[in-house]
Amino acid sequence: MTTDYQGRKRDEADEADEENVPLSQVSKRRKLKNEDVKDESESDDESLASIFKKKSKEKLKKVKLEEKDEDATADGKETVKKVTKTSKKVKKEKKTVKDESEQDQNDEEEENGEYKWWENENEDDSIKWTTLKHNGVVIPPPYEPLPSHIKLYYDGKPVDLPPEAEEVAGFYGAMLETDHAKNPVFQKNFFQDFLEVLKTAGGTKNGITIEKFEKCDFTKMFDYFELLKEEKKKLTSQEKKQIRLDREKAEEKYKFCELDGRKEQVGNFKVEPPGLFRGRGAHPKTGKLKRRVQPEDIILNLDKDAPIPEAPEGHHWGEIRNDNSVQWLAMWRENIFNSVKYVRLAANSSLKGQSDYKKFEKARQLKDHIDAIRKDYKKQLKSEVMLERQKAVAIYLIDVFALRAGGEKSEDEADTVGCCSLRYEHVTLKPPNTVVFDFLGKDSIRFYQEVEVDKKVFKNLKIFKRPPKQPGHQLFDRLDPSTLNKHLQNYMPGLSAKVFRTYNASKTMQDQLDLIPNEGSVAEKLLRYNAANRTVAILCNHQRTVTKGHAQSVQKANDKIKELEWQKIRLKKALLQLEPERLKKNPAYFEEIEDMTKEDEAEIHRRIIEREIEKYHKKFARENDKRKFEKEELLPESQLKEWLDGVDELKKQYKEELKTGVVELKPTMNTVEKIEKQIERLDNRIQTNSIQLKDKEENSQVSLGTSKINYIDPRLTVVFCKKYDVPIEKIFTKTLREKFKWAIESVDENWRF
DNA sequence: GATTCTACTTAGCAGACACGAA
DNA sequence: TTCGTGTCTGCTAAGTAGAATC
Repeated sequence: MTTDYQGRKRDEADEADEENVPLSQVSKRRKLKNEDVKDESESDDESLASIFKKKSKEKLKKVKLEEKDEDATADGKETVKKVTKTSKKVKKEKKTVKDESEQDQNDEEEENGEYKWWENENEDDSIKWTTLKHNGVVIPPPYEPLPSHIKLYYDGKPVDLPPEAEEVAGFYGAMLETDHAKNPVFQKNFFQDFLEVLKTAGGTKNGITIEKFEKCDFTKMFDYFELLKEEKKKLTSQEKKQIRLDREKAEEKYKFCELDGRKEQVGNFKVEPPGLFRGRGAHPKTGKLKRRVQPEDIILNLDKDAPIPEAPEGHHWGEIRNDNSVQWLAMWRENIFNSVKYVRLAANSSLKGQSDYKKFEKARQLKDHIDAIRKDYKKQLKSEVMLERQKAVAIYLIDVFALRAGGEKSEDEADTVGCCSLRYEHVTLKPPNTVVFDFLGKDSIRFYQEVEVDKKVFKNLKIFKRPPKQPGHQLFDRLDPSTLNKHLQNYMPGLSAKVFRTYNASKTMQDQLDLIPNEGSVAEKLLRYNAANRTVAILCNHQRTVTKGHAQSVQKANDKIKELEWQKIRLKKALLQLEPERLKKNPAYFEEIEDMTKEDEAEIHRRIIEREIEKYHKKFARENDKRKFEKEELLPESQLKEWLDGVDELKKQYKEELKTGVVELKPTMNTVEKIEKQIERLDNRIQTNSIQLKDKEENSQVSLGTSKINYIDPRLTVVFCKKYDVPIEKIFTKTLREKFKWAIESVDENWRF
């Protein structure tokens, strides 16, 4: 019976099975246990709840009810609506006017041009702003039809498409050479939507009926888009700069908004242009048409006294809202999932900064509870109630392997899972206690790990997999993120599964940074910082696709280092030629001369010669291209020959050197001092290149950015830089320095996570 | 209590950009 | 100045979480 393992009966059966106890006894015992657990959690709840209530009271003391609830003025075109939903009403009741002292401080900061929100406590975030003014959003330009000779071909014949359909065909044509366009699901979804658009637009204009995708030829369109790209590349830097300046000028007014009287940056002020949906992994809807968003689809959110931005000519906004309980400036609904897209503030804004700060503080708060939580889940691994065991195992997996919560997903999304949605086939058990996790997580990134787990966890997983369960069945059949999070709230207000990821990431980073000795060059310290960062990224399973030319570029970097070493050895040989007695004085210094074999040396010679030949061929071609363009006399072939003869000379010299071991340096390299200085320079270059190569190899599949941006408390990095004398610019880019300004300006070197 | 909706964070990809070597 | 390469940023997909609704 399937319900056997989903219903209450199964708990008892499991228990009886596991511990050889008669069912009736188990029932009684569990009842007793349940009551015990209930008592405990209730008392916990009460104490935590009272603390939380007290805190909330303090937080809300500033809140002042807004009495006015006027309708915003409708200006003819705009449909201005009141926020009518109950939730919004409740939120509206909390609308505040910030207290005067805070306002004064804002005024002062405004004069300095800076608002340091982290210098004053503001724990209440139910009200996001008092005033909000902005200029709306940037709507993508209307479609411009292709030149008349660029067409889709069907069964070898050019097709006259109406512009609406041509635009959709063009979306596909532009990405003809991408992996997406080669995906059959993508093709099917695209083609279906394309035919529908074509039908609505009245069909082709030259009587051709399009029925089969296979008969469509998009290459002319593809070539045209490639040509446009090429032309864009060919523009002079001055022209490119001008285009950029024009664009920036046009976007300037949308880039900033006025939030509580302060100028703050808006994030994604551009409405997403139409295109084909690029779902990740095996997404059933990939390739579907993302339709053009019209101003009528867009809801703007501003304060009720703010001027309403003008809608594009002939259009009007869908709605104007005045909801100060949310951060968004504009929103619309997309057509593929009917989900909402928002225009929000930029990462460097005060609101985002405060959310970020709170996130890390919450994770830090977990420090005070983690021991109790761990103790509890270890205990509950033996619970007699199946749900409790599932909770315990889930928290264990989330805590130890940094799994995500794993919410339920619908049929029309990619089949990816997290902890609560793990299925039978995602976990393989190898006695005595090894578990192989193999599943696709967020963004269809594979999570593959073969690990040893706690013996009780192993035993429980075995129970969770017991027949009649089979592939396709949920491992945690009684658990979902909501139940799990409710349980976690008992330990700490606001605790949810995702806080564990932040906590463990930052804790790991702190521990790793503590291991770094404060010595060596900045490059070495950076390498160690990156290694610590990489530990966190691996913990969080942050991956990236290896770039196309990676293997080749590693080879090249290795060759480069080998060549530098050869140069150094050559200089050392020359040194001995000038002063042979140095060998006796300092034999260790010259030891490495013996490390390079004749074969290695010959290989390096070959590479250098090859490169030189190529260089002169290129130089000759480039020079003549230029002369041709300027209508000057071309260089004669003899010039190329002359250059290549020089290379030939070098080749002979190397050959001789290899034979005799006698080095012939440039005439300028004629003193011991000069040679020694050059050796030192080479040593530095070799060291730098080696460090960079090591970093490059180790980072090829791991994405460090995601954990740096979202999981590692930025204050850890700030402290590291201060303590180890590493410029913060080496770790945080300009954008990150702006995002983490609160961290950079608020900690000293004694701060700990 | 289950489901849906809303609002937010987290994530990898790809094109733009910057920078060093030749 | 050009070219190649690596880094940065913008974009938007894909999650989480909690409130609202059924």
